[in-house]
Amino acid sequence: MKQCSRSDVGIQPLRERVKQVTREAILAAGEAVFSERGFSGARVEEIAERAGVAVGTLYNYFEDRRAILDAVLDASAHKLAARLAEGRLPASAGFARQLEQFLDIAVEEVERGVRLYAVVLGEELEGGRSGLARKKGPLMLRVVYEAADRIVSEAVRAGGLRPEDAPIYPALLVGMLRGLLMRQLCIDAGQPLRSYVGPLTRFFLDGAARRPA
Amino acid sequence: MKQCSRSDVGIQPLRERVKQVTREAILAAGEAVFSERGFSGARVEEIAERAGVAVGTLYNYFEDRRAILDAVLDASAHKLAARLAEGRLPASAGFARQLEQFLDIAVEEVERGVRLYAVVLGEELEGGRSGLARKKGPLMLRVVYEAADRIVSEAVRAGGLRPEDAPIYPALLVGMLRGLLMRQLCIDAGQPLRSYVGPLTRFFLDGAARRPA
Amino acid sequence: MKQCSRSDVGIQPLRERVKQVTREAILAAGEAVFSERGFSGARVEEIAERAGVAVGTLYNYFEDRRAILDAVLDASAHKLAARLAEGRLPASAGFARQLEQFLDIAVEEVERGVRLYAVVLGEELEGGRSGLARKKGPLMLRVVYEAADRIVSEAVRAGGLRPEDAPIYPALLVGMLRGLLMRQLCIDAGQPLRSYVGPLTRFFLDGAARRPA
Amino acid sequence: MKQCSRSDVGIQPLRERVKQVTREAILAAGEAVFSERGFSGARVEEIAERAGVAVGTLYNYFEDRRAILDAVLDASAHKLAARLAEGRLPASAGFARQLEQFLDIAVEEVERGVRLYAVVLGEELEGGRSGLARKKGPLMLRVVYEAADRIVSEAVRAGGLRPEDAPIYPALLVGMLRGLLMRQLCIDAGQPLRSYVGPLTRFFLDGAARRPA
DNA sequence: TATGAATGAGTGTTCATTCAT
DNA sequence: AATGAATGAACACTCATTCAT
Repeated sequence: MKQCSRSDVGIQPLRERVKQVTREAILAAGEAVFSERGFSGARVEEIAERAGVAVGTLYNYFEDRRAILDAVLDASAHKLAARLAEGRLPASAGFARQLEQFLDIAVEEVERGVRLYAVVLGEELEGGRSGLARKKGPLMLRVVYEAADRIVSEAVRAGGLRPEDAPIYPALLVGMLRGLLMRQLCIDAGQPLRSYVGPLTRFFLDGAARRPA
Repeated sequence: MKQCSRSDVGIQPLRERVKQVTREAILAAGEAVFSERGFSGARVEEIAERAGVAVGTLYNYFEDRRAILDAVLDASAHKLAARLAEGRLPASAGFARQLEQFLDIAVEEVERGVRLYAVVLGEELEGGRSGLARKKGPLMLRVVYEAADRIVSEAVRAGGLRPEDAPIYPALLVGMLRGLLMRQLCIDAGQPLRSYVGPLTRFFLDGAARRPA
Repeated sequence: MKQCSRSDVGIQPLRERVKQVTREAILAAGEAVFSERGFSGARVEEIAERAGVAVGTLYNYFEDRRAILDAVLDASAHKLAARLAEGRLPASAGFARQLEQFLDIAVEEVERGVRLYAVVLGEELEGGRSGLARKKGPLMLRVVYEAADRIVSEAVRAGGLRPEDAPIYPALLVGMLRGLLMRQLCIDAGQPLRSYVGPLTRFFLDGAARRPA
Repeated sequence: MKQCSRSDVGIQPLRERVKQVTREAILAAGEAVFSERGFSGARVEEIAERAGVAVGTLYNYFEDRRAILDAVLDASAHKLAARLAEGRLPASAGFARQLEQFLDIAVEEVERGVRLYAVVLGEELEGGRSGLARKKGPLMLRVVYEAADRIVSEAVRAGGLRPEDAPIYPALLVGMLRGLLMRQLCIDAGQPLRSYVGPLTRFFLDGAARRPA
């Protein structure tokens, strides 16, 4: 039925590539709209519009609106994981530098995508009427936790950190980051988050107590 | 605020009290429903049902659904403020004890009302389609921040804390709390939050670094 | 809260009566629209329009579109049952007269409501994607069958009809009616159905009547 | 209808045959799906799937979804007509045997294809929003009517049947068949339809037969 | 000619808000 | 002031049809 000439290898992949592009356009539009409006405020029509496709097309790629959010979160989490993995410094760099690097990346990612992050943590925690997607929100969180855990564990093993509270260090780190973010958003939008990376590292290592010289 | 002429004592106040009771019933129902369903999932009909009034009655007390949420958050924030104020220890008790007390209360409040808290931070951050109530969410946050700030500032002045990072201490404290909460909810529901108050205090004061004996 | 004066007995019933009227308006509109368009062609908007209510109102009275059809069919079946019951002649009138009477009523009812009848038998038989309402269609049918069965059984007992085929007499009667109806609708819309009542009775009797040896 | 020049014999006919096969696959799939789902429930995608072609292909063979139904009904009617014609017994066999034969075939056909039959009578009668195909449904009916009419007319002319009611005999016959079918489907799924052919013939004959004084 | 992704009008249903009683 | 039925705008989702490849 079809000529299986050389061009064939180029033909099918073309459709596939087009589909891939479309899918990505939808995801990008979805990320934007969910970020701006939250889940319940995001109308499929707007997502379609921004993606440059018809509403029906969305449903050729995703089961329903929720599935788009899931996919968006999935993609974000994977991107974040990759970012953290590739930026990781070797233990030989020292824990402080590793931590700073981690915080730098995390801050950067968190600034991009706060809203989406809020959607995840807010709407997901809600549970909503539908218990759906109670897995995707955490994925992103888990990614950060695990990255934090890796460098923390290493440092604990190397003897640089007190081991007693080690299990909660990742939670504390991520929590502090989020605390700073919330502060910036709700209380005082003073300086950029990244300017706090230094103090945060110092605080993490040494605490707040003034020590006698 | 109200004229309390003698003849009113028994009459007007009765009506007032009835109204007050109704209002509180609505707020209680609202808190419950918003907590369970999130903002967008909360149907006025359910709020009315739980409050034991007709839907129309809600609108005699509040402008719209949003206003109920605002009032609920307001009330929660005020309750929290009162709780923190009355539980506050004098500086003479020492910073560590003050901090522990603060964390105890905060933990307790946070455990009661996580969902509502999530609604605040999630849905509120969203902004939603209507930019409404972008002020109420933070109120609760600000209450905690200010309480934290009071004891922290005191300690800084007293020389117990390093002053360089003082402005972010409240954010870090609240953030860490939330970090532990998220950890419990999404990662590992191990022990009750309150068991972390001790480690948290220690961490805050001394950091994570193992110090040479 | 309310004065329980005499007027009270008139007040609550008023609302009830209004609701009843509304409900009936919806049913009437539903019957009309389902008859004209069939189930799948019936848009709720049109039903609402014809009933003189808003779309939302339909949903205050019925679960969904299907439930309206169910209620319509139910009402029709009950009306038909009542009609057949009240028109029933005593055995003393003789089987032929009883049968004629039955056919007269059945023909009349069938002419009113053919389309609805078609909806029932057509759409219901389909089974459709949703197995819903597989009970309502038959109800109407059963009503006719049972009415036919009553007079037939009586006549069998009285010795006027051959008993061998008695179990299928109701089905044959109803089937023949429908056959005539279909003929009129699809083949030849000649004379009114009622003109066939006489021939039909004769046909049935001479076929089923036990003949003297 | 087709040019069959020698050179075409091997070439054009091939294409033609392929097209024919495809067309028949679509019709078969259409019959199945329409039978199972009814007209409105039948999705073109499913028809295409079952036919083993792409949706677009359907539209190369048929104007639209409706046209597929029309063609399916047409084919069914023609098949039925052929079946009835080839099974027809000569008058010399006697009317009773002719009638039984007719009923046997009709029963068999009706059992195969009840659902489709229901679609025809139900959905078609509806008229639907679009007055389309108000002709196809009856075709099938007319086929049966005409077959019945042929043997009945013959018998009337031969003096075996009372002529007064002759015009409605076909309708009564077909109606009774359908009555039994409905009984089996909705009331009591007792015995197979074919077991009623005998009683039905007897009933018809003893009713319609002119009896010797 | 076959394909199957894109299209977008159409529709059932929800639910915050209103208002007559 | 309380009620709760009526309202109707809004919206997710479907699916017959089209058309570029």
